Amino acid sequence: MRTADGLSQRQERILSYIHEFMQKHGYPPAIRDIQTDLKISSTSVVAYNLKALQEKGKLNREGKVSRGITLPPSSIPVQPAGRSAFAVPLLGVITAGGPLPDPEDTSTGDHEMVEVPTDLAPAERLKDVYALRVRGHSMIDALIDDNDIVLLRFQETADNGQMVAVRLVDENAVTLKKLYHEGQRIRLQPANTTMEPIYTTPENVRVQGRVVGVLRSLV
Amino acid sequence: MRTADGLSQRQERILSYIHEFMQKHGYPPAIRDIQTDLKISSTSVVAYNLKALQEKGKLNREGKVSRGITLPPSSIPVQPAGRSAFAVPLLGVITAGGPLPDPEDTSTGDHEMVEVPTDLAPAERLKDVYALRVRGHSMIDALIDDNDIVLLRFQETADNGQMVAVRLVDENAVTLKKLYHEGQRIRLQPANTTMEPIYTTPENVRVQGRVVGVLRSLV
DNA sequence: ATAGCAACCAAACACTTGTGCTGTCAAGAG
DNA sequence: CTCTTGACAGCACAAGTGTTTGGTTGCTAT
Repeated sequence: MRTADGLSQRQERILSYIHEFMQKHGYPPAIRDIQTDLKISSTSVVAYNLKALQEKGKLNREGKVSRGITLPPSSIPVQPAGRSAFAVPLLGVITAGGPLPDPEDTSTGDHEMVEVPTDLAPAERLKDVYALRVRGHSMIDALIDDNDIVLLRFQETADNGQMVAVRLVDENAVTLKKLYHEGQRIRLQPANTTMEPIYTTPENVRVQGRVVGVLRSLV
Repeated sequence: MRTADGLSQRQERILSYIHEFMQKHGYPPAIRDIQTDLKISSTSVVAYNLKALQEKGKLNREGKVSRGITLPPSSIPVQPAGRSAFAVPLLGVITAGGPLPDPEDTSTGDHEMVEVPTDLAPAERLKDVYALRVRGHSMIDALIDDNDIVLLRFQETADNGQMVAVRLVDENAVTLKKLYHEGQRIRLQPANTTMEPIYTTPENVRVQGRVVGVLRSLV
C-alpha cells in the first residue's frame, strides 16, 4: 500500500511522527523515540525507512549526530485549528521600515500577555507564539501599518514569500519583511511599492519567527 | 562582569550560541558542541552554566536526553515592552446585509472572549467594547479585510468620518462603513475605491458602535 | 522451484553525549 | 588567617543513540 507520494504507510507515519515530536518538544526525535512510540520492532527498521525518506527528499539528516533529523518545509503538514483561546507574550518592538539597532536586551521579567482566540492564530506550539509591536510603514500593502501588533510563531526557516521577523547579524538589527531565497542571496522585500528590498547573504539572516496574525488599534 | 539580566558574559554567549545553532541546524546543540565552538575547557563548565541558565528561566532542558535544550520565546532577542490585557466578547459576524447581535446582551450568552492588550484599547474604555468578525472586502483601503476581527466601542452617535457599525432600519441590515453627515442625509462610505457609498436618512441609521481596533489571522 | 528484492527483524557494536566526581583558584566574609 | 562560595578544569563513566551485520518473510518474475 502506497500513497500518492510514493511513501509507504509506515514512512508516512514516521514523517508525521517526526513533525509532531518536533512541535511538542522543540528538538528532533531519536531513532529509538520513533521505534518505541510507533511500536516498530527494531531500530534498524527505522533507520531503513529514514534512509528511504531521505532519498526521497522528505527529510534531511546530519550523519552520526544524535537527533540530527531536519524536516524540509515541504514535509510539514497543515495543522488543524484548536478550540480555546491562549495568551502570548508581547515581547517588544520591531521595525518594518529600515532596520534599527537591536539592543540585544532579552529582558528577564514578565511580559504583557496578549490573549488570542485560536481561530486567529494557529493552535500549534503555543509557547512558540509571541507578539511584537510594529514601527514603520513598510508593510502597508500587506495591511500592516505602524503601531500594529504582529503575532509571530517562532521558526528558524522560511519559505519563499513568507512574512518573517529577520535578524541581520552584521547590522545587528531586526526587521519585518517578506523573505525570498534567490540563489546565493536573500531578498528581504517590504510590502510597500515605494520601498526597495534589502539584499543580503543567508549567513547574515536569522529568521526569528513568521507572522501569523495582526492586531491594530484605531483609537 | 554581568549584564542587566544577571547573566554572566559566558552565559550570554552560550544563550546566543544555542539560538544561532538552532537557526543553523534545526536542532539544539550538544554540550560538546557548545564547549568546542565557544572554546570552553570542559563539558562540566557548560553543564554548570546551563544549569544556571535553566534556574534563571532562560532555557528549558529535557533531562538526560541528548540535545534536549529548548529556548522559551522570552530568550529570543528583541526589544522589550510591557503592560496588561483585557477581555472583550466576540459577539458575531458583520456582513453587508447580515443581522447584528445586540451588543447590549453581553452578559447573557457565552461568547468567545478576545483578550486585547490595553495599549491597543485603553482599559477604561473597554467596558463598552465588543468584537465582530468581518465578512467582505469593503474596508480594504482602511487595512481591514475579510475575516478580520474588528473591536467596536458601543456608541450611538458618530462624528464625521468615523468608522462605525450601523444598522439600516428599513433594510434591517448591518454594515461596516465610514459615516458622514451631509445636510439632510447620511453618507455611508466604504473604504474601497471600487465600491459606491450608500446614501440614506438619519432616521434610518442606528449607530451600533465605532471601530477602535482590528485583529487579523494570516494562517 | 528458485532467484531476486523490498521490507522487516534482532542483537551487537561503536560512537555521541549528559553527568558525576575530584580538584583548583580567586574573591569575600567572618 | 580560615572558611565559604562561585566559577572553572579535567577526567571517567554510564546512558543515549546511530550504525552494522546477519538473518527472515513474503512477493514476483523467470
